[in-house]
Amino acid sequence: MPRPAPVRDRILDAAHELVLEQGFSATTVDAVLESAAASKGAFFHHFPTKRALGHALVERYAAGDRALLDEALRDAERRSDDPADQLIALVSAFEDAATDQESISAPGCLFVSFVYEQVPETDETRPLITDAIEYWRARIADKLAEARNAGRLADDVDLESLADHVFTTFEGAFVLARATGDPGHVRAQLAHLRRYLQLLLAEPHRAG
Amino acid sequence: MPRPAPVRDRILDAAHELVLEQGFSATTVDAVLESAAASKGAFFHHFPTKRALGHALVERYAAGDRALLDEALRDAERRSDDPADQLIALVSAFEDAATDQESISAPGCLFVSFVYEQVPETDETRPLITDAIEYWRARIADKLAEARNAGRLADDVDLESLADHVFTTFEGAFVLARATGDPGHVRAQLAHLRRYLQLLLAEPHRAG
DNA sequence: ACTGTAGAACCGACCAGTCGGTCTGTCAAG
DNA sequence: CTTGACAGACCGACTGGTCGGTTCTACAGT
Repeated sequence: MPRPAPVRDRILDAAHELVLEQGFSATTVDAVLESAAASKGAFFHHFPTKRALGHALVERYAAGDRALLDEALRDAERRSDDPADQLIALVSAFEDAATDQESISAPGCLFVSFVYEQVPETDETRPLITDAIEYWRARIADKLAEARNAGRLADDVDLESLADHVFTTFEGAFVLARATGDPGHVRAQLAHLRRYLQLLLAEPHRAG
Repeated sequence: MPRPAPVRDRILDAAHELVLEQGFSATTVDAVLESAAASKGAFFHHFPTKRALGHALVERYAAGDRALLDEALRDAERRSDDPADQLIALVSAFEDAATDQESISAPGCLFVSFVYEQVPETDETRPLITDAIEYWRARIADKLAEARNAGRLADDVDLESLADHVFTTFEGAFVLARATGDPGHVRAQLAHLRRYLQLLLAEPHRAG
């Protein structure tokens, strides 16, 4: 059971914060080391290159992202048996979580830092991000499909793009919050997402 | 007399493309110069520093952004007198525009490149972005207020955050499209925004 | 029409500092 | 004595920025 050295985690934590704030390219290895109180030797002992750090960073973030969704879905499923209600509860939970994090001045998603910085060397990291997106799409689309089977969703609504709409609203809200410096926007934007879902899932429809 | 495009514009065009693709920090002055077929002397003749280029870039982009919204709003106003219908037409027009641009493999908003790369030297550029966002908010909120006065929008809907929701959906859709490499997502996500607005503006409500 | 000229536009070799990455070494544990 | 986990001086390529010099252009005087 090889316990991971704390240094590696300190480096990842420091890098996460810096990359989220200034982007990957603008984040120098030296800055990470200073923030993590680590040495250059330690860094290149744990990561062969800087971009390996980026990869590990996204890997860890994607895993946490999945775990977050899984847990939130479990909570929602515990609260109700109706898939439509579960989805509403899911978004509500995220609204509350966003409120809790309003102390952070610059919320944001690490994925975007890499998605908007596509230097050729980051290519190997992209699949991690697309997989994470597809995971959200799949899990939410499943719920939507259940809701449709229960006659709660009209036939002309595209399930997958609606599932993606959750991710979309999150990311857009982060951009808005970061640009304006007001983290409160995240909650307000998620509230609109919830309202949209409530409107779509409101009344029973005829299942095709 | 087809005079070749002025060097300053060539530099801005090249920089725009490179920054959108790889981010600002990762874009070197030399790379811009090569892409623009310009010399270092020319560059620093027109821009005192690299970050002045970034500022000019965002300035130009914000102006184009405003112009785009103004034109789209004018078109929508020409088509209908009803503010609710105008908003729907506005989003529809953006859906069509997104379809036209689906050849571009990496759509995106230049604002995000800077919003997610907040090195301290970029501080002077932030106001340009927040102004652009506020412009969208103001113009759309006006339409929403008109719609409300016409009894087309329930009282418990917050006008400003709903206006921001247009920006939010745009930005989120860009992130989704870039991450997956599929520009078609932009149209699909905007369609959900339109549907949401249609649901909110569907039936007459009692004006408070 | 010709010329002188001021200043803007432009050129590219060069510089100083920075960055990712390497290398030699230390040291504790087994 | 070996091995894994670090420490930090050092390196060379690269980066933003400078500088002296060369066109290009608009325009006044003749």
